[in-house]
Amino acid sequence: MKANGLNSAQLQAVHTTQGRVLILAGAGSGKTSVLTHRMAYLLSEKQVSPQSILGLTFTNKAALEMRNRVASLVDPKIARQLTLCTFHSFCMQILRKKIDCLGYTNDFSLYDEKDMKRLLNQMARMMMDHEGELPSLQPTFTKIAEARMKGASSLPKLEKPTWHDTFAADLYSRLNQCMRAYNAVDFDSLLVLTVELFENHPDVLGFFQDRYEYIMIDEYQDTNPIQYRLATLLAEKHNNLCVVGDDDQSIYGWRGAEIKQILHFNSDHTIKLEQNYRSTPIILQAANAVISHNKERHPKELWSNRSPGDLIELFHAPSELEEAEAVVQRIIKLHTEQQIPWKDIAILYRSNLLSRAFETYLLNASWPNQGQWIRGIPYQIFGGTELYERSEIKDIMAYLRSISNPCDDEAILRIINVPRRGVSEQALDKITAYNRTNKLPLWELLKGLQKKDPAFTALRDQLSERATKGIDTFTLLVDRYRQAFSHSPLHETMLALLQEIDYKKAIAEDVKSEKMRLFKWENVEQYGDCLKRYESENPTCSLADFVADNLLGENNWMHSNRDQCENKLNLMTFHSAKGLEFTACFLIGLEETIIPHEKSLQETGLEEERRLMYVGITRAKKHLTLSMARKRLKMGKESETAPSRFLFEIPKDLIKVTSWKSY
DNA sequence: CGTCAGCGGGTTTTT
DNA sequence: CCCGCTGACG
Repeated sequence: MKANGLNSAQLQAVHTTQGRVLILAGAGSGKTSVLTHRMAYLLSEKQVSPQSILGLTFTNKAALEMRNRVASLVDPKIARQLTLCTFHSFCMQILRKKIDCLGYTNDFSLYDEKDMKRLLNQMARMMMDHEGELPSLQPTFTKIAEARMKGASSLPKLEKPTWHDTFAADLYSRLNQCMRAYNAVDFDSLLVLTVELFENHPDVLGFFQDRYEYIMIDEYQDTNPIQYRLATLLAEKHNNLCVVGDDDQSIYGWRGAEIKQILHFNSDHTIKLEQNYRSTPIILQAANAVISHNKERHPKELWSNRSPGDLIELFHAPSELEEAEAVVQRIIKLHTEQQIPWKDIAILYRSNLLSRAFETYLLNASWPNQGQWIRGIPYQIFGGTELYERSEIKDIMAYLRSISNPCDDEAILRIINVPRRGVSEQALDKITAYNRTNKLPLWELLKGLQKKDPAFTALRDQLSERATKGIDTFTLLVDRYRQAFSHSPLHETMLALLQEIDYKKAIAEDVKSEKMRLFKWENVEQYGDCLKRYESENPTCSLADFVADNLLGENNWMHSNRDQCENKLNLMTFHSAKGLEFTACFLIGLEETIIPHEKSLQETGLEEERRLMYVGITRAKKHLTLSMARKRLKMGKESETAPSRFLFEIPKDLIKVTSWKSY
């Protein structure tokens, strides 16, 4: 980045180690450099032990990158001893050891959003079945999601609660009971429970407070109140808390992040990094101009000492098809005339829907290469489903969860009939209805049925022959594999399990197309390989660790290829582009109702949309092209569009308006 | 018990 | 338009 180390603001940020430090790091201002140099400085100049430093990030990618960069500055052996991980995996590590203080057991399951949604749906259905009429659950789910993000233990009591309010409050309290009964935790409660642990067990908190003399938080603009609470608790003793972030890039408000935390951080020292090493001054001026319309921000202005660079290109295509054509033709031109590799070019958009037109066009576009015409441009779309989000993998994970955590009813319910064992939805309803009065863990009940325990004859009589047989097969299977997994290598045992349940056949019965079957089975095999590697890298790990780490993204080899390693054109949302940079960026679909999105037109929502636009603009190093279409298909219907209001916030003299077909 | 059609709903997604 | 879920049939 810089030939000779750091600029003066960056050095100041590195050397200000004591007290509460706020580093406002503008886009492309060398934030990661500063953080890593700061750690290296503490280690080598201040003789701080690596055990005493805690670095918290939002993504594994960021944590990994930081560790590697620290390793290039100091002895890699020392870099390895830093605690440098995501908030979630930090909490996971603590809870795996200490969650028993809170009435869970250490083999607790981790639920992702889909698991939670399934569970909520299930519970809501059970609660409503007297009433008959099914009102939409969406408002209820929204309320609950908000409460979870805030870590509230119950929903607020309102003066005049609507039916939804009462229902949501009831559902929420039951959900919390249920999670406890299932010995399960979700992403948000990983953080909430850790705070609870610290607040109720001063000895545990004291241990960590003593240990971490220096705490650093990356992407501070994206922290939520629970994360703030966690950091505050940890830093209480030594009071060396350094937070780094950019309020102008706070784009996860809808996920519970609170920009006011970085706006009102009570700091002893505030350092602004405004020199930008990424983009041309023209691009920076546009970015500055747009973001200056926001009120909720620390005043900042990015600058660069490079030469001004090209004007920003703007064009208006008649329709989305022509917009795609125009963008792709310009990309081909950049690639062939300026030798910009595909991987250094990105198409960015507000919403995933917008990638469609481009995909079809990219498949058919022809481009010249060494005197030949080649059909199709290599591209990759970011933000596809991860391996562990696919239903076939979730099935396997549910098996592993049922085995490692006997209370995990959610997991049992998911796979008790996968592959088909004749345990129908109806049979399960009978069981849960029966269990409503008894409140036994599902596993105990199934086990009782299987053992022909007289206490359950009444229930057993209600079930079909087929169902009881299926249940018996299932419980015996799980019992056997609990044994097997605790004695033998995990990977081999999992293969045996897959073999025994004949999951390949289960896929075949479930999926029509041959291609899809193959794809799904390949995923399952890949998951098997993941376990093999995981096991060899963490010899003492448990099954529960493996499954939870899948969800936490701890195993970077689980991610297919979300990195820019291959030479492919990149397509992604503004959100996914945060933190990345490209020589050339095309921001498409810059229209009202898309960006700003129609659902975010209230003032605070609007400012976040503007920040999103700002993030998009600041991804570009040299070339920035903005585009829109006059007509666009909207939910099947064609409608007229209007240019995004943000375009009018860019000074005219920075823009060159072109005709869409002038390529 | 499993399949298919009809319907409602449809930003963004670090973990 | 395209998806996922629900509910009525075979």
